[in-house]
Formats: sequence, structure tokens, C-alpha cells
Amino acid sequence: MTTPFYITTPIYYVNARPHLGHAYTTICADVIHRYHCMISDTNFFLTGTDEHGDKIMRAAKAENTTPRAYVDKISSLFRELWPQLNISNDHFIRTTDPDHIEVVKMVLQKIYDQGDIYFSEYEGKYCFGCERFYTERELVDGKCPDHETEPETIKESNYFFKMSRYQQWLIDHIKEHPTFIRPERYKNEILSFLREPLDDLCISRPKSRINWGITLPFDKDYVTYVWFDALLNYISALGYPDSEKFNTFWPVAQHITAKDILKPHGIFWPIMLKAAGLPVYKHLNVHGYWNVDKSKMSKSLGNVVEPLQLKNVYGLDAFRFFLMRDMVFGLDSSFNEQALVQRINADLANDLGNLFSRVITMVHKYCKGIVPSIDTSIEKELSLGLKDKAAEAISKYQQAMGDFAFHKALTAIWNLISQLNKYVDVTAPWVLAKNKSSRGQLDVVLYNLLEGLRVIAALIYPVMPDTAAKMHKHLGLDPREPFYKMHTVKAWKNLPSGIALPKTVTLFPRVQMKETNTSPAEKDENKTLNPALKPEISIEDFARIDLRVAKIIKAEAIARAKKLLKLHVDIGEVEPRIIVAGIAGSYTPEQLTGRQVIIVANLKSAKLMGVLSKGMMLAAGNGEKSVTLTLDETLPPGTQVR
RNA sequence: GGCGAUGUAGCUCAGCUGGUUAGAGCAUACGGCUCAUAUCCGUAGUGUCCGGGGUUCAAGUCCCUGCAUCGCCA
Repeated sequence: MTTPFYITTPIYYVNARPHLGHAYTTICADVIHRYHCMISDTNFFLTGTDEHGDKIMRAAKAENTTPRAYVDKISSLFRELWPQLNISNDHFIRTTDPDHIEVVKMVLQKIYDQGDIYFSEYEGKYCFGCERFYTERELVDGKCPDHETEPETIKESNYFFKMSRYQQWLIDHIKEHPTFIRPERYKNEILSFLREPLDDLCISRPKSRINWGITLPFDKDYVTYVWFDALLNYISALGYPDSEKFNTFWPVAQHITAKDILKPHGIFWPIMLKAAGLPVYKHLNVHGYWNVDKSKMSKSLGNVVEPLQLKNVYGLDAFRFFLMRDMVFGLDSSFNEQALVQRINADLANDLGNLFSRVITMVHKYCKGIVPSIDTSIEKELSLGLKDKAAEAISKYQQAMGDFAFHKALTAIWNLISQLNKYVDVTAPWVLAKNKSSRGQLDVVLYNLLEGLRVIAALIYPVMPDTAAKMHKHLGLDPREPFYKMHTVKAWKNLPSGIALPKTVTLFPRVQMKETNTSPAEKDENKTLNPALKPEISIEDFARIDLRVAKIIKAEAIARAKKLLKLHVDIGEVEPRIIVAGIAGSYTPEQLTGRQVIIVANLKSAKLMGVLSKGMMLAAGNGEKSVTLTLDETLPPGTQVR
């Protein structure tokens, strides 16, 4: 009996379409799931979508559709994406599934019955435009950041969950289980948050305000707060309260999440479980963000700025490899195409791909493509400890996988790859092939190399399942068999002699990065920028400049001034203001009248040719010709430009 | 403002509870091989281990302080 394993991604909120972040989380889960398939026969991998709440309601409204139709649409985008990323999830849950809704009600009722939920009046700042409450610090100058109106103080009654009751229990639990939340930085963050008294959690929303949610079992006028609903997916998907699946997998549950939803997973969720009388999950594994470096993304690919598209350009396995290899799980990383290409060329094409190709080619060249049998009497001196090196790699790999340190697991494999390349160099099969007397040696060497490749092919399986299968096929094995099972991987000399190998393949073609997009070219671009780039400024510096949309009401020439025009512009003030602009060389007054432009509204006034100019109009130009900056849609005069 | 994390070779990072001349990969230069996807192997490096104090026989590793970046909280 092998140890069961249960891994989840967060269920993704369907107010936006899938992006790199979602893909990374899900690929991590897939990798760890596939790894556990190597060592265990009982595994469950869950992902899904979170579909209730006011944001969904508003998003649906904005698209002029119903919440139901809206969530169906976005949820399907996720469901259709995962097969494209080779995600091996066992189930896809939606919080709109009837089974899930039943579980949410059941848990709420249970907690309510035991007195952990109370009804209370709440007063807060509510923006009717946004249909939501704001906390004081979310407001800008006491106003709603979106509508720039002052929110009203309204009273609302709601149900609250007594989280504070379980605060000390949670602190103790985290301290007793040091890897409960990992990596450590996130555990510390939660503990530091728990040093302050925990507020009770508001778990309802009145239907008068929001009706897209799960009705409270004990009050039909309220729906459940979306987080309380969403988190329960992890148990409802297993058939809580009493199914074999639940009993098998819940005790070994592990979650993966990005750092932005640490608090619900690290605080609400364990307390909800505790209150519901359930054991808490084993580990919460928290990862960081991918910062997409757009300046280092290829422009030659046209509209490809969405990193997810790159899987179509460079191949899915390479894409998955890059994500797992370049990010240290838990920390932020930057995503850019150059780094991806470097990884592909150096690690995949040169190290692994070329090794595979050269070995298979030699077997064809020197052994007619048949896996040689080996003479054990000469094996020892020629193995050069390859078996031990493989065992060491496997051990480090397993350790790293257990810690969610994917980059370290891959480093362990690549050490082995490097040792195999070295082994080719030292044993020089092409020299052995020249002498009939060294036939035995040659066979041993090639067999050892094939064995090494078999191990490598299996170890890369979680990250690059397709490539793993392809390698096995070219090692003469059946890729449909569970070649990746750890007991098979560990058995050295497992590859049967005498089988025929298909012709060699190029696993990963080298990629040529377009010259125009390489960094030296970019540097040159900066060097030749004329005039040269001004010194860097901060966002605060920029924020001091007040840019506004202005409508030119009237434009007129200024006597004796060749280049200047006097503009009367409306920026929503009581009176139009006068701005002098140096664009007479490019525009006639008639051309400008009625035009929407951008002005610097808080520029110190200046007198030009006797006319007082209050502000400056923006224009692009090289001194001879000037072009005004206009808007491609009409906006009210005075609208801020940011 | 409070708490915390991070700061190591051009780049990305490893360095556990303090102990030999501080490491890996990529990138760079040079040499070698020819089975291979102009691949692989070898050699060469460069580091005020953020600055400044301190503890110690001994500190990248511990303590204090300053700076920078980031995160959480307010």
C-alpha cells in the first residue's frame, strides 16, 4: 500500500481570463502530482473555478449578460486551457456545482448550530456606484477611488464567524508544525499577522445587495461570503462528509497557492476546518509572482506579449521546464523570452537533447541499433560509478520534490546529464569502436549510457511528460507503460538487452533569437537615442505633473510670432484658459479648433510674445514639425491623464 | 510608523547548527575531441560575501548599527 497524496490548486476566480500566474500554479500542482504518481498509486489532483460573489455579478453586468452565462464562459476558458498545458487533474470543481452548494450549506449549519456564528449590525462606508463597502484606507481623500464621490455611511446586518475563538489554537498549531505553511517566509507572515487580535469574519451578504451566491441555510435573505464558499471546495470535491475518497485523501491534503491569497488559506481555512471539527490540511505551499519583463519579449512575434502564448512558439515541455527551473518556489521571478530561450538552448538542446542524440546515434552506428548485452566481467572498471551517481541524483531529486524545490530537483537531474556527457568523453566510444578487441568495452559503455538516459527520462517525467515518453520510445520501451514508477527508475540495468531502437530524434531544436531583439541591440538603441534619455524619475516625480484632456475652443495667430498660436482651451473650468503653443509651423488655427489635446495643467504661467500662457499643450516633434497628442475617443474636458 | 525578509562573481542563484585557499550554472576567453543539434570535455578567471562596528583562536555564517530593495501590517 502506497501513501495517498492529495494536491489542490486554488479554484480560480472567474472575473478574469487565465494568465501566466494561473498556469504556473497549476503546472506546479501537475508536477507534484505526477511526481507522486511515480512513488504512489493513490493520488488526487483537484483544480476548478470560484464563481460567486459581487465581482462576478458586476463583471457579468458589464458584459451585459447573466452571472450564470458569464461564469460558464470564463470557467470553460480555464477548463479548455488545462489540457493544452498537459495538466493531469482528476477533477475540475465549480462552486456552482450542486454538490458543492450542499456541502457549503451543511458546514454553515453545523458551525451555526454550535454557536460559532452570530448576527450583528455593521456600519461602514458604502459606495453605491461600486456597490461595495470601503475601508478608510482604501479611500482617496475620503472618496471612492473609482467614482471620486464620497461614500455614504450605511448600516447593514450580517452574520459573523467567531474566528477569534480559534486564534490561539491556530498559533499553536503553526508552531507545532513548522512546515504547515511553507516556505518559512509565509509562515512568519501569518504568525506576525496573528500577533494582533483577529477580527471575526463577516460571512454573509444581504440579498438586497448581492444575490449571486449560496443562500445561508439559516437565513434566506442572505448569501454566503464568497471566500467561505470557495475554500470549502477542497472538501466538497472529495465527497465530504462521508465518502471513501474523502476519508482517503483529506488526511493527506496539500494546497498550493500564490502569495496574494495567503491569508484566506493560512487563517480562514484552517479555522473553518477546526470549527467544523475536521482535521486541517498538511501543508500550504505558497509561491511568488512572475513579473513579466515586456522589454525583453520578442517584438518580432507581433502581438505575443502574453507569456502563455510562448508555449506555442517554443513547445509545451520547454515552457513547463522553464517555469519550474527558473523560479525558486516561494520567491518572485521575472519572466522574459530571452531567459526562456537561453534555458532551451543551454539545458534542453545542448545538454539533454544532444546527449540523447549522440548516444542513440552511436548505438545505431556501432550496434546496429540494438541494445547491447554486457559482459559483467569488464563492466565494473568501465562503469565509473555511474550507477551510484544515478542513485545520488535520484535521492537529491526526491528530497527536493518533497520540499517543493522544483529548481533543485531539476538541478539534480542536470548534474546527472552532465556526468553522462563527461562519461562519453572519458570512455570515447568512437575509439573503442575502431578496435575489434574492445568490442566488450564498447557494449558496456553504450549500455550504461542508455541506462543513464532511461533514468533521466523517467525523472523528467513530472515536468516534461511528453519528452519523457518520447525518450522512452526511442529507448525501445513502451511509452504507454508506467515507465516512470520509482521502483523501476531505481533498478539499474533494467533496460532489456537485444531490443531494437528507433532512429534518433532531435528532442529540442536550438532556437535562434532574432538579432533585433537581443540585448546588445537594445543597448545600441538606447545609445543612439537622440536626444539622449533624460535621467530616471520616480513615479512621485511624474505624479506632480497634472495632465488633462483639453478641448480647443478657439485658436488664433499671434502678431509677429511665426511659430506661436494662442489657444483657448476648455478643461472643465469656469472660464476657458489661454495656452500659447509653438505649433504654428505645423497647424493652421482652423485645423486645431475643436480638437481634443493633452495639456500640462499645473505648469507655472509664462508670458510669451506678450500673451500669458497658463499651461502647455503636449506635442510630439523634432523642432521642425509638431504633431498634437489627441484622443481616439471623446472624453469630458478636464479628464486626468495618467 | 511597526514587524519581517533579502542584499555573495557580469547575470541567476547555492552556501546547514561559525572552522581548510568562498561555490554551481549561464555568459566571456583560450585549448582539446569528433559520436552528436557548431554540440561535448577541459582550463582561465575576476568577488572589499551591501557599508560600519563588535563577539570569537576563527564570521559570508552570530550580535549591534547604517544603507538599499521587497513583503506584510497600520
